[in-house]
Amino acid sequence: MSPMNQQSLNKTLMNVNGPKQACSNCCQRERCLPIGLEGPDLDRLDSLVTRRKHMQRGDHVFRAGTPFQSLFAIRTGFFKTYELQEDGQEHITGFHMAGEIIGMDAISTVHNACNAVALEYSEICEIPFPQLEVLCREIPALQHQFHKLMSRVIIQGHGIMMLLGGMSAEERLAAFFLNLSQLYAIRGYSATDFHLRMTRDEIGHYLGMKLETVSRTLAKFQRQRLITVNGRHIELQDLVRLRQVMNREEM
Amino acid sequence: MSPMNQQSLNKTLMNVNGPKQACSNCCQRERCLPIGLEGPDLDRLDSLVTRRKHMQRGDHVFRAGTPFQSLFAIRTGFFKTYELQEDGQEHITGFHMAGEIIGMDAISTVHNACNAVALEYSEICEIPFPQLEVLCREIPALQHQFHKLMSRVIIQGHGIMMLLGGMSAEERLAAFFLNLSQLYAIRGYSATDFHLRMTRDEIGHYLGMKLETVSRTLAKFQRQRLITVNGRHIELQDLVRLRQVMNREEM
DNA sequence: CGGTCGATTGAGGGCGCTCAAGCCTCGTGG
DNA sequence: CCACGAGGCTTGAGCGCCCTCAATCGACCG
Repeated sequence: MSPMNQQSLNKTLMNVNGPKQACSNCCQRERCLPIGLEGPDLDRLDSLVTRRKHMQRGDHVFRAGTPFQSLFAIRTGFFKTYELQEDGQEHITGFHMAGEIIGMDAISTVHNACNAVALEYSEICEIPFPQLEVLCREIPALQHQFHKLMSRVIIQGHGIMMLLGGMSAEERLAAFFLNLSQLYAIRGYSATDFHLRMTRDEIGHYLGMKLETVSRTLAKFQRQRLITVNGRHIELQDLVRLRQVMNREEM
Repeated sequence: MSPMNQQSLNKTLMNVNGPKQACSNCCQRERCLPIGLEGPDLDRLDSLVTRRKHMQRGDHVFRAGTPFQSLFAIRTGFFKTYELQEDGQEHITGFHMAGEIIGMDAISTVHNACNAVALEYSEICEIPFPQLEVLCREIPALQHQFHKLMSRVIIQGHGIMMLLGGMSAEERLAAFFLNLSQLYAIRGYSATDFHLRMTRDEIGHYLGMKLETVSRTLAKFQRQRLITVNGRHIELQDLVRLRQVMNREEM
């Protein structure tokens, strides 16, 4: 590594606008807003993102009720978004990984509709929304990509609705793991061997079941040699049969 | 009514581009895309909507798998959107009334992700999506309103997820009626007295329960004098207690 | 008038919840 | 260093909500 690069790397740690953290250098640029952007357009999007933050487990990106001003792109790490019901218990609306944009639900509400919290060390990029809209008016490719990302969130929601509305606990959990598997694979991690970032309770709140049921179902899967469970370390042993479980196929 | 108006009304029935059906005259303009638009901007949006269709119960607006080209604004009537699972049974992703835009989920998928079908006589406006994006680049107010509408769909999804993930059959049905009540009230209809457009089976598929459970729960609500049921005619007799049921409050 | 479709109601059973006990891993402080 | 508590996870026993299966009824229609 040249002295110059070393210098800019050090600078990155101090100044969050260092070149190492530009969109153009970001390993998420093929999953995030910049898809299809090049040269000056990419630079303009870059200049929009003035704040990149490091977050520890438990740090909140935003909380329900606070004013909505920005979207947040996940650079690295893992987040959950959740809403608190009247009776105090939380419902998790989603888990989010690198490349995803969170906060879109607040566009229509002035105030944030949900809470977003880091489940491990993470880095996020703040995207001031009014300025993003301005840029979307000037860069058609950015506009379209933004619309596609919003649309994807809607479709994701439909998927979870189908899961919650029509699947048994086993089917939900199988679908959950297969989905996680795919998300990791897309990002270049192992599709069959990963570490859960969330507790059993959080999985339960996401999938609409109690933590005991999550635990019991995991044990059953392990007995059937579908997966290996070791605390939060999960190994998917038989993707084919796991898919059969998800689709209610007899074995 | 003047002869002139009579003439244009007749023309409307023949030519779906008649002035009577322009956005500027539409009774949904305060709920739909045109919010905040005036004069020439409104006219430009109007000229984008070249096809307004009349639909009978059972007519499909679009089907899953067909190419995505347009969004559809509901002028009058009632629709459901649904997806077919692998095992053939349908899951209803939403019921939709006048002023809503359907088809946004397909923006990210090239092909339509779900089916949309009219549940009664309805009228819709087709909005070619690429041209809407062009117009959004030129009219900031339209752009923002469009983003707000997409965001609202995301939030709606979260609401249903909370319902499906954490509520009992009674709570779901109470929430369903209270939501319907509000939607009707906003549109100037009675908040306590309405006609269901969907079957018990469809309510069940939407709320994640079987039609027998829907029927039984309706009967129970009726016994408790919370509502009056007469086929598909529903009267909400006690909104306060219905809200208590939804929120799990003891009575 | 039979046929279809939607709705209601009953009987019985199973999945997942509730309540409870116990284990393990941490981090903290005596 | 170990004691201790807290939080996360597992496992068991029992029960209740909702599903399944089935019969019946009314409305509508060819």
